Amino acid sequence: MEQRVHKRTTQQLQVVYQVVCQSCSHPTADDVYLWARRILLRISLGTVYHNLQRLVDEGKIGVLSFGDRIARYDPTTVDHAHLVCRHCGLVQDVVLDPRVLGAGLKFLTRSGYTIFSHSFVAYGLCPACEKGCSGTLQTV
Amino acid sequence: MEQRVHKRTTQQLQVVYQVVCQSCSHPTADDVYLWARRILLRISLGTVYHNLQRLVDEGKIGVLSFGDRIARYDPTTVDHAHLVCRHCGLVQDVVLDPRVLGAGLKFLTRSGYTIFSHSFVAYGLCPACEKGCSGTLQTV
DNA sequence: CTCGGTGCAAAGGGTTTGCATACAT
DNA sequence: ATGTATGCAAACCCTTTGCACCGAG
Repeated sequence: MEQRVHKRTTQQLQVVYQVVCQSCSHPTADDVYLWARRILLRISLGTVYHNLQRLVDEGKIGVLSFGDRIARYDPTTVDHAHLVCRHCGLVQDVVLDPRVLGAGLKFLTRSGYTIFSHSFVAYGLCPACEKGCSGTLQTV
Repeated sequence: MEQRVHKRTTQQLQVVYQVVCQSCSHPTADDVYLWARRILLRISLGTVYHNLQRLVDEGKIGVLSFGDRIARYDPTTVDHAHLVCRHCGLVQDVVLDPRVLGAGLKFLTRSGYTIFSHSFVAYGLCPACEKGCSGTLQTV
């Protein structure tokens, strides 16, 4: 099974990757599209999706999903968890204590499963939102 | 703020709840629809969605999402994690060691967040699939 | 009798796909 | 010159919404 398709490095691919990497948050495909258009005026949303998919397949970026059917892309590919603020929507990376995570995964493998990957997401209020606006929670 | 809307108990609501509870897996809305139609021939997909949503809002069932933009419904509302088999798609409940989970959450709250809920999902091969068919992995 | 629920179908909205053209190699 | 990537737009698909009718309370 050899790599028979010769992949090309296009401007669009580079811009999409650059936008995801420079994003301080965890951008959606549309976020990436909006930013990419500031650099490549004629880039299309389809191309953005195509290149995001390719980058994910190549392991260069990660995809996330928080149950709202909207994919979010993540430049950080190392093992980490996410904190999602129910009020402002902020998504923050968190590096979990490896001992804790290791214990959790060991617990799971004991059940006979082989585990490739995992996802840990905590939903709550970020420090800023907890102070200011306690009470009006975002639905979902 | 009082409960001004009087909610009614309909056959459709009861059937939807019954189907989710009796389901051995974590059914999608369509799964529930298919099963419910065996009991209530004329139930519509819209009604199934409506009642699933209501049951979730009332905390009687849970919703899950494994990144494939398809909602799955879960009769188990107590705290638990999920194992998803990449090969056969089986979704299995797992009760994590409370000490491990507690340690993980304590680690997170130390960062200043207030945590309401969390989700832990592990992806891999279930024991059955690991034996039989190693090699042909499901995409995603 | 009331008004919330149902069934049906159309609309939404994020993502994917098809196709002629552009361009990296 | 070759054939992959692009841009555009239509198709997909799960879910939500609108509306006239039904039926639980």
